[in-house]
Amino acid sequence: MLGPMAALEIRPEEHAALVDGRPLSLTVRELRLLEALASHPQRIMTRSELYAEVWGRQPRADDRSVDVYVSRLRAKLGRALPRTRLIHTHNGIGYRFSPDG
Amino acid sequence: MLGPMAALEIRPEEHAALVDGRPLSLTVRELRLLEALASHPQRIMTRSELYAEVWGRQPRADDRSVDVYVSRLRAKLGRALPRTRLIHTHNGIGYRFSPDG
DNA sequence: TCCAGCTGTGAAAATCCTGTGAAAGCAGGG
DNA sequence: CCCTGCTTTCACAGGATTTTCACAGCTGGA
Repeated sequence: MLGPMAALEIRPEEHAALVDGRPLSLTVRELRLLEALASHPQRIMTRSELYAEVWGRQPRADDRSVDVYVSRLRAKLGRALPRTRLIHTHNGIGYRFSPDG
Repeated sequence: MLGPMAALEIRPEEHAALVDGRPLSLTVRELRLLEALASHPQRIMTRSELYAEVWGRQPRADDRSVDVYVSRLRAKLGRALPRTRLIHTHNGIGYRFSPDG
């Protein structure tokens, strides 16, 4: 039973992220980034940490892949969950996932 | 469940200052200033001391950066912890951090 | 082969941070 | 009260960082 705040559900073993029971159309990278973020709720994660979890290696010094995928994720999450911001930017550090927006 | 005295938690290694488990949106400078203040609780610190700890060098003679950032910090702390004043002014000297308001 | 979608990169556009000067506000002494 | 000096806050410009777009290479299926 989901509360009103728990609209997003992630099922890694099913390769799916659901909003109100409906799967989002996420690519593999997008889903794995979302998993990485959501598995450490309220924790500020650096780009290196996120990159390491998703790509399995250290990023180039000036790599911006994480930013680009965060942007793509936000676009899809934003369409499914308007007026809810789940991924927060921490300038100069990285990103943070907050389950309740 | 946190007691009323344990509302603010600082985790330098995670680049975070938490109130009730939720990170404040502090900039890097703001967080470092808070760390500098909080690492010497109840001690009156001069602007020079604070500036040296945060900026890593001596301030200009008439530098007011510390005051400005204290003001910004207070604004964000005040929103997260109303009716609690953690940073106290000591006129003509500097500032003092008091963990219990 | 052709097509559609995924991926990573460079770079432009948008946004945020930082430090400064200055105005406004406050505190204490006399 | 009234000064005076100190503190607080605002506004802004320059710089730094993030967000977004466009594209080229790649892959897998039709």
